[in-house]
Amino acid sequence: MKIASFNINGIKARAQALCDWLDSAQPDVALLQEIKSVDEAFPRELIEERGYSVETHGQKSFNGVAILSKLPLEDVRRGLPGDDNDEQARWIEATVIGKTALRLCGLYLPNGNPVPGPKYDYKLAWMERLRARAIELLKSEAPFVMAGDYNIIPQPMDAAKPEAWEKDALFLPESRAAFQRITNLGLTDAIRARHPGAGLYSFWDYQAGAWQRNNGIRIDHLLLSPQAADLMTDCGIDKEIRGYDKPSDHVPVWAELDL
DNA sequence: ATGGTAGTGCGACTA
Repeated sequence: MKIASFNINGIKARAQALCDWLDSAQPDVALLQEIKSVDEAFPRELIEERGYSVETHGQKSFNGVAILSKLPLEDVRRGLPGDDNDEQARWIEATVIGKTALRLCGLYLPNGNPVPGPKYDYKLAWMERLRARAIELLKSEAPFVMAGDYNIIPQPMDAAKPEAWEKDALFLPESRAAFQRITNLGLTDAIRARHPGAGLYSFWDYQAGAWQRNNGIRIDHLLLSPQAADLMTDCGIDKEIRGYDKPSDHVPVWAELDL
């Protein structure tokens, strides 16, 4: 089962590029972030005619996540537990049924800039809720994947110019420590585990020729539970589509699991 | 310190 995560930065502007990628990459499951659309406006027919079922958790203009799956989805839940007043659409869960069941969590973690400020406080609080959800899921001892745009550069090797991010919410020590507290629960960063070297990125800013200069960062991650990590046979980053027409500023990251 | 680009949706915010 091929599971991908892709921050598309707006479904309206990305419908063509998304469909082209689905047709060529053929993921069984795609977890999307920043659909920037309400559920009713999401072009689900475009996706369904390619054999995917579609579950969205959208909002107007900002954020928004979705799950596309060629295999049946069950028990869909929207919203990260832990704050009833949080109205931002950043979390969706479902169980996909392959040879065995796999719990999918698609997430769009808050950016957190500027620092300091309420947006950074929200980011750190959201990460603590994410950690609590991971602890809950680990109790079941069933395989799960938490994948999406984490807005976290885990290590200096995950940025072409780490010095440029020193005061940024994506790279501050407190942000990286919060991410590490989550992985330290026993979750595997799929790309880091299988491709241990530097220079793998998932995001290149639209500005200042970042793509042309390969000034990238790795902020889109697939975190695998122990039972899911045991099933991983391959993983990668579809870097080339950043150079295609009307690209997102992110590219897909994916993992193949034997189930 | 600023501005550089892009998306949504038509002003201003987010990234």
